[in-house]
Amino acid sequence: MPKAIYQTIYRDLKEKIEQNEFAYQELLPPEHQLTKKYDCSRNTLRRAISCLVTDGYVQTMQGKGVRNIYRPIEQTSFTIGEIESFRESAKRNGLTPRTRVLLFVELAVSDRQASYTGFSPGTEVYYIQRLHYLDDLPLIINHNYFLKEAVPGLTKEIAENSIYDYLENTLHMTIVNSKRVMTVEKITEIDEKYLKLNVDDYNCMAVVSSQTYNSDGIMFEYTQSRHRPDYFRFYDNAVRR
Amino acid sequence: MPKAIYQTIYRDLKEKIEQNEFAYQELLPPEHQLTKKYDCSRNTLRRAISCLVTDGYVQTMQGKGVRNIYRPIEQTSFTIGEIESFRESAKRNGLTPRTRVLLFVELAVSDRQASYTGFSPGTEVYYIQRLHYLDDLPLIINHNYFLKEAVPGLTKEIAENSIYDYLENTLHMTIVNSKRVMTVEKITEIDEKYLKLNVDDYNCMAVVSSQTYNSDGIMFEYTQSRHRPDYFRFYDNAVRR
DNA sequence: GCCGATTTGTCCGTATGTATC
DNA sequence: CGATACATACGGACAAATCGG
Repeated sequence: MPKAIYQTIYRDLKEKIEQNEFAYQELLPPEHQLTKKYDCSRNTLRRAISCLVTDGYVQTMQGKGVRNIYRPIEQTSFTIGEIESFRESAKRNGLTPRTRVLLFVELAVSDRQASYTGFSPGTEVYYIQRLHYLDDLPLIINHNYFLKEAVPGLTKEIAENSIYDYLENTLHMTIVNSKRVMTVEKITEIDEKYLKLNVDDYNCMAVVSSQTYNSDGIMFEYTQSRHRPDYFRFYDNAVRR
Repeated sequence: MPKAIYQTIYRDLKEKIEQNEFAYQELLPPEHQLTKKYDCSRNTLRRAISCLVTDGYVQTMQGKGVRNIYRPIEQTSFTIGEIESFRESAKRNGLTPRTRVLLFVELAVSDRQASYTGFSPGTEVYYIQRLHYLDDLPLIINHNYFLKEAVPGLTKEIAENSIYDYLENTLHMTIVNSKRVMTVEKITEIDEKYLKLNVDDYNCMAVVSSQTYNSDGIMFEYTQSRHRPDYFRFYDNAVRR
């Protein structure tokens, strides 16, 4: 898949850093050495480095060099600051995912739903409620709204497996970006029931609302993810510009 | 401050988008037109556009154009996915910030503190507890650990105002990036006392832990921010690469 | 379906500026 | 001061995707 040269270099360097080929705080070889090694132009190499900066893996310092500031994240994390489906996250952490579909309906977006989903009122969508388990522990309840026009042929069976797998491999849709808002909200009766939460223990939970766009610039999904608070971790790296 | 051409273009386009010079879903003028308008090379313009993509303002589509996908965010938000000090966020939202220093001490990092701060045991730091108000409402308790070596001369008086203002304008330090983890945790007695929270209402809160690096690639700050759950909102835009 | 025009994506080489050592 | 290293910018070439005729 990584056709572009800069992406190949980016992945190679990323892997090397993850496998501790450079110590924490150590400088990477200077640009001119790496351009020789990868037999590419300076621009191309710099583009790869720039991706690593965005990931929080390295820090560039004018006149000094490129410093490795990567630290492995804890094992327990399964929700991180990238676009990744539930199954992908699970797999990456060596855990067994399971998905139960609680509700699968088709509906037209109401005025109230329009106000928080970002879809126009009347838009035809699939509305799906799903419960995600990790190693048989119910962790997340997802409320998905998929634009019917952009995601035709969605079924309950697909929803039980990976919707993203269907989108990318069957419909050949490309997911481009996702705007997310994280908040903390009171748990509802539904949360309590399905996530087996005890109000005396935790009475609120982490909620991630996201609007996702495909390569046509169309928002095809609105999702509200409600996470068990004791298992929720969200990673992020912010870069000052 | 925006000396670089690409940054000037980036800010100009960003402002135009925020002020609705382009409708949601509308295409921006093609590259060759914009390079003429800004009298710059194609690469420079593309760099500016790329920043807007990272911000989630636009979406580029090969063969089609650059689509505006910007939507204004709600007023209530004061915590977003950028590096921004408390006072900066407050100002941006037209609110009055106030800071109360609860504790200001110098200490050597213990083994236990080392495990979550990322500082080595024995490192000399300032440990500061601060309570942040917005329009006289206590919203956030911060536990700051500043590397003494990198932030010399910190005082309680500075902590009562803006530490970041001191870092940038007096010490001339440049903040580069910040790795953050968001979690949901039980509220403690300290939280309850200072944020005037009622356990029957909310018994947990949003916690943002961050490690911040300066332009020397040195982690000079670890901070745990504990947010009143009902006022916490965290924005993020993820881009698939 | 083909073809050409348009538009963005990738890559290169080079020049100059700026910060560090 | 010179050498080294990253930052910015330009211009050109070709590839890939899209769209209209």
